[in-house]
Amino acid sequence: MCQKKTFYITTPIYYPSGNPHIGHCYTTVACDSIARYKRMQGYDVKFLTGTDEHGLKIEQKAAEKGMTPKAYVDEIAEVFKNLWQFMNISYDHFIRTTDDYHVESVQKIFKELYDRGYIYKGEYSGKYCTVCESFWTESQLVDGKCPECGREVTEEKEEAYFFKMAPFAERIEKLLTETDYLRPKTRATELVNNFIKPGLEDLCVSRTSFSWGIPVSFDEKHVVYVWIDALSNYITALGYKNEAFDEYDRYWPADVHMVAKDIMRFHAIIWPAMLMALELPLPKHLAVHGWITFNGQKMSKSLGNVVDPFVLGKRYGADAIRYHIMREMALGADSSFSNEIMINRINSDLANGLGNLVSRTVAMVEKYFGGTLPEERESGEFDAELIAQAAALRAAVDEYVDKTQLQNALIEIFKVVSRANKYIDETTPWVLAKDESNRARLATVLYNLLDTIRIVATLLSAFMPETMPKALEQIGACEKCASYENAGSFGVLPLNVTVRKGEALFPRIDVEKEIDELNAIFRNNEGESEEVKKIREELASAEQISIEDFIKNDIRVGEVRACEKVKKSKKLLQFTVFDGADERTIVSGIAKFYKPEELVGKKVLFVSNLKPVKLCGIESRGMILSTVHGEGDDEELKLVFANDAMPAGAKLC
RNA sequence: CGCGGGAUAGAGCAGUUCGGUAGCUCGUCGGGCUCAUAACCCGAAGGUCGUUGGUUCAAAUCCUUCUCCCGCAACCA
Repeated sequence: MCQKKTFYITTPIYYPSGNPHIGHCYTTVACDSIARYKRMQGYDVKFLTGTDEHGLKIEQKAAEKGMTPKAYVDEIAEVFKNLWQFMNISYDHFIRTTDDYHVESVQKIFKELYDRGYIYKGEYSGKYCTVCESFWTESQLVDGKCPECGREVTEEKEEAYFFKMAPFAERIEKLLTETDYLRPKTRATELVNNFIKPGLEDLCVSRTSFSWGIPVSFDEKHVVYVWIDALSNYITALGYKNEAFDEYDRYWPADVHMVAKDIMRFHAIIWPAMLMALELPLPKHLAVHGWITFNGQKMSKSLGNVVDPFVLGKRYGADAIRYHIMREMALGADSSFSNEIMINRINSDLANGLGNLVSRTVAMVEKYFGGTLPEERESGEFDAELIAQAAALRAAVDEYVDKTQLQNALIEIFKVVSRANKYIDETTPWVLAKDESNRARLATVLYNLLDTIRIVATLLSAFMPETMPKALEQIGACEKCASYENAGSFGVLPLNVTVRKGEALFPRIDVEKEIDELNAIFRNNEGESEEVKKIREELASAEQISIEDFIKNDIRVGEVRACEKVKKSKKLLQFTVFDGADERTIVSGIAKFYKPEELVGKKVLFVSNLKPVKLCGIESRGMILSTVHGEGDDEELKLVFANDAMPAGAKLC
């Protein structure tokens, strides 16, 4: 028996510092669809996902909640798993970096890299700021001084392990520019210019400043830092350097690593370097996709954005959500998401296009033939074109799936759906049905439609695993008829096929009504309670301070005498503030929220005794107070203005 | 002058490699049909292809000026 060809695909391991969102869904759903498609094609597929559970941030989050880091990540890993179950994610393996086998492998990998001479114990060479208690790399320094406080840095040493990047620079550049490892390749130039040409700096791969991580086996005060810990999950999950699994030889190298653009760099540069150092084969493709953005313009404000995948999935079905995010997202580019876009997409493609096609076809077979087609046939005009398109579909979809262009695969499939709807108008079955002598022709028309649906639904079953089996059942396709094998040819359903009408596959959604309801949910229930919950958590976790602590802040009224944008920075405004005695310069990152001219003459509150810092080369002496709400694109910020009756220099008490 | 990407119909995008009738989806308007989930099919309106100058018989496409947007890097005391 010849061995099945293997296919290994991975999502990144997600960082469980918060609950999963629709962005996580995109990567995972895309990988799932590819995995299902490859399985259907007969590949021996391994689909890996998981969580990246170490690091300082997790340690802190857990501490805030009064939990151990392990208990905290246990909880969130469960939330991820639940979501994946809900979205019908068919992963074969869920790796957690806290799993024993992973820990064991990472320690061995670290040791091996050390033994091979690629990891060395080093130290930061003279970039320690005693005031800030921080180390800085050469490139972080501003004018050779501490980027935080602008003071001199000293030649301090702190022990750390480093990974040599330089030996691999040339090979990595070739990998990016001369192979199709990186998809889309357009980003290769950016990576090469930004990171490789200036010279790759050695990578710090251990930390002593926190303890929630994998200890370095031969030097226990060090903890393995994220790179080696997280990236190596792709091979430890296969049993590389551990006994828990024995699949390394079978599946490595990976066929596709899919990642969002924010972690492209690590997968495009560091991961290949690690593998080169270990003398392991490189993965075949790195598919980089953009982010789902929440169309921050006019629409979102009036329409709101409900993006909790659970909420959406419950209303429209997991498949509709899966379809929407894959259809809307192109490889590489960002795509905006809003409830309106999503509902329109579901309506036009799934309800009006595919769902309605199945519904009208099945209804006609029932109405005209009592559910079972007679075997007589009579071909006619328009048949050839439909059949040709349907028969050619599988090859086109194959190609796009292999290129990880799922959007295009779906577009191809839905072209055939459109063609079928048009075919109905061309052949007018309801006219044929009026004359008994057209019986054979009518049967042929309906058969062609059913068999087209068979091909479409079979290929789509990788993308919409819940609904497509229902469609196939409705058209009377047996399991064998609905195989990938048969999706490549036309005329597979039995001549006397029997259909079974069922419920609408994708009910049409009333756009306005639905958006109103989503907004109501967002504002009144889920959205607001989440928000309140978050505030409550933050309030509860805020550390108590004494009045002595508080009055360490010297907060005063300042009059804004001048204000301008800092050149070369998008976020910074430079203020000249009169503090009651002198004018001082304060730099503040609020350019996104205020125009400089509107602030001149205003009285603001500022912290006067904050250590001066240099921002973009300008010394800032103090901090202007403002209030902030929300995160990311929804972030709102307002300055705290002082009562105009008070003069500059007045003190807050 | 840090690096890179982008600006094409009301919206979202393709077309630019290699110059030759400006296209797709949604939306709008009109018509057709009645099997179907008020779905489907046909047609129309709507674009000086961001700006300036150039090359050419001919420029969305090649060269050039400028403007604006978005990523990365830097940065939010």
